[in-house]
Amino acid sequence: MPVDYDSDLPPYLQIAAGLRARIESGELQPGQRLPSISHLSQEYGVARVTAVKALKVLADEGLTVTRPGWGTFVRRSG
Amino acid sequence: MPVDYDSDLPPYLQIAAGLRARIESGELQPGQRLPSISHLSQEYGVARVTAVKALKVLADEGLTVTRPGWGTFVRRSG
DNA sequence: TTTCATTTGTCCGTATGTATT
DNA sequence: AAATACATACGGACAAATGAA
Repeated sequence: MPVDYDSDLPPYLQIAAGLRARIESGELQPGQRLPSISHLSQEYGVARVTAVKALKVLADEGLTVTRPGWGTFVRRSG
Repeated sequence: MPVDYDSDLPPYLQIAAGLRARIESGELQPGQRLPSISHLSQEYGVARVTAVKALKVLADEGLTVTRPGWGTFVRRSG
């Protein structure tokens, strides 16, 4: 599902919201890896840095944990 | 010769330009192997991915042919 | 056959500078 | 001035291909 450029939400917040919903719904389980930055940027048709920002939002919220060289994971016991 | 960070050209294009000049001058002959990615990154003092990009520029131009596990070579009959 | 070093190719998170709005 | 997006670059890590021992 591509981003909606008519929306008030900037793309990186739309992507973050979509991922947050998948985590809170249980589709993405604790410990499970989120889609990679490259995957997200291709899937949503946005630049790499935009996907990076989206993941950073979730990390700042404490929903995810990122490990350099490994990926971004749904936080356990969060 | 390290890259010039004051130049308008980004490092990966500087490296590509240097290699292109060596090919067109005949210093690097058709069929001859170019310096490896690791060699270039050390010689120019840049990251690996930067050397990869430089070599990709030449390959996209049709000047070189890359073969995984073997190296990058000046294209014959190019 | 297995092991090892080398090489290309790719990916991760991160940072900086710049252009656009 | 500020927010957003993109290009470029960094170090580190891993996979796959190749050839030699």
